[in-house]
Amino acid sequence: MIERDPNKPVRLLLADDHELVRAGIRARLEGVAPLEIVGEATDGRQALEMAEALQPDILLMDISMPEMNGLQATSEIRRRFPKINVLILSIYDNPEYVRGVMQAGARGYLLKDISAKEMINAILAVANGGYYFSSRVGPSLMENRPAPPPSDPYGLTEREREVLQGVARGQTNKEIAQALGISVRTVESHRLNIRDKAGSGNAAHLYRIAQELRLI
Amino acid sequence: MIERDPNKPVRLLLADDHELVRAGIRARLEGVAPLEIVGEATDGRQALEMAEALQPDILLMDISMPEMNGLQATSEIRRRFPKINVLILSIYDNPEYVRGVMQAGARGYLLKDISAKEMINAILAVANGGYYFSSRVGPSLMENRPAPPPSDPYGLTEREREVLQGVARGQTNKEIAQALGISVRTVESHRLNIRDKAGSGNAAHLYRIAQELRLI
DNA sequence: CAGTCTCTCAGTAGTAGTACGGAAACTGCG
DNA sequence: CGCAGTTTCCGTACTACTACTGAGAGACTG
Repeated sequence: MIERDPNKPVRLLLADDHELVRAGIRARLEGVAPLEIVGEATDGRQALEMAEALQPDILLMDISMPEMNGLQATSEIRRRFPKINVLILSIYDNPEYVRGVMQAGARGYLLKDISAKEMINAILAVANGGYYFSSRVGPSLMENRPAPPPSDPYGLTEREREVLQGVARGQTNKEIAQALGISVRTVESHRLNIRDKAGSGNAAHLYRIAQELRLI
Repeated sequence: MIERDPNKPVRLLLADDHELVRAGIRARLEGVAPLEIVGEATDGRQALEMAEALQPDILLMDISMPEMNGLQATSEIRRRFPKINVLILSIYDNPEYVRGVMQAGARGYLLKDISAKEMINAILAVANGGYYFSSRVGPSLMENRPAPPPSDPYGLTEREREVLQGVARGQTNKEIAQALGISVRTVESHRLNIRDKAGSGNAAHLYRIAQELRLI
């Protein structure tokens, strides 16, 4: 269990690019429960920066945001600040979204049409170490996931996939370059492009993507 | 959303074959929150009968019970009385159990070592239409595989596994060091030791090993 | 045929990890 | 108690990768 001091309020960071939504959340939460909204971010990158600076207990975040989307931001947060629990707030209930953010490490998924009471409940639930899902998204978690769509959600090019495959096999850039008959610099370029497209690009993440794309 | 009258307490039916456990739950819940324990069942069949007679909001149920186990009871409840939400209370956190009861239609899964606060939180969360999972069972939901044995053919030590886990998550040595509260040099040492034990040690290989050992 | 995309390559600078080396503190065991 | 293993830490030298920039060749497109 994650332990928290029950006397201290839950420190909450909001991340949503719509001021109206943030205002709505503030209105619902302020003064109602042992919650403190310590900051508000308007895009993914800012959410990351503010999370680092403020170290909130919970990051209540939208998925679709400029600069860096909620999915990428969630991965990054979980990697760099595992103590911060991410609670996703979205208008979409389709299973791909839900599974995506949950695999990225989110601790819950709320739909924006929920009541104030449910929102508070969810935040407290997650702050106390649990996982929370709104009613309509629950079934997404239980779905059989045979779904092997050989789709490419990242829009990688042919060459980029070849490079990614090499990385996932554990080859160094030099080895990949030799295998493909190109220079190391070119491999580096491809790799950086992959990173731009896929969000973050450490070897572990790339390996996971390669698995997703069934390159390995 | 499932709407409830917020003024009325949540009507709760307990089902567990151990009197001690039921007593513990009563002690934790009574008078503490807007909850009313309307009945107690000691096996699965009785749980079903009492659910029909009492029509509780929530059925808080153990998995292993005589007569009819919690899994069967859950399916039956969901089929016959869809309004009754089943919240599983178990000592087991293995993914098969979790997936099993969730596919049977449960709305949440609690481990028995949780705090009173978390239990109340979970009950309210489910009563308000959400899904709730204790911290340790959350990851089970995201899992895919049937779960082979988590053997360790490499003879890694505890600490080495922790480091490996960090690497597989994509953390840098510095981040791992901070997370574990040790110096970067120590992480490097562990990493080199892992590579000695595991054969070769590029990131892709380490990631694969981490998957084998179910550290990820 | 101008614009965009992909693939190719390079410079420069900084960061991260590898590959040796050594060593001190602690645990548990025979 | 001494020995083995684990965990911790450091120095030094080297290699690999990242981050940013710019740029030329070929293909495809409106």
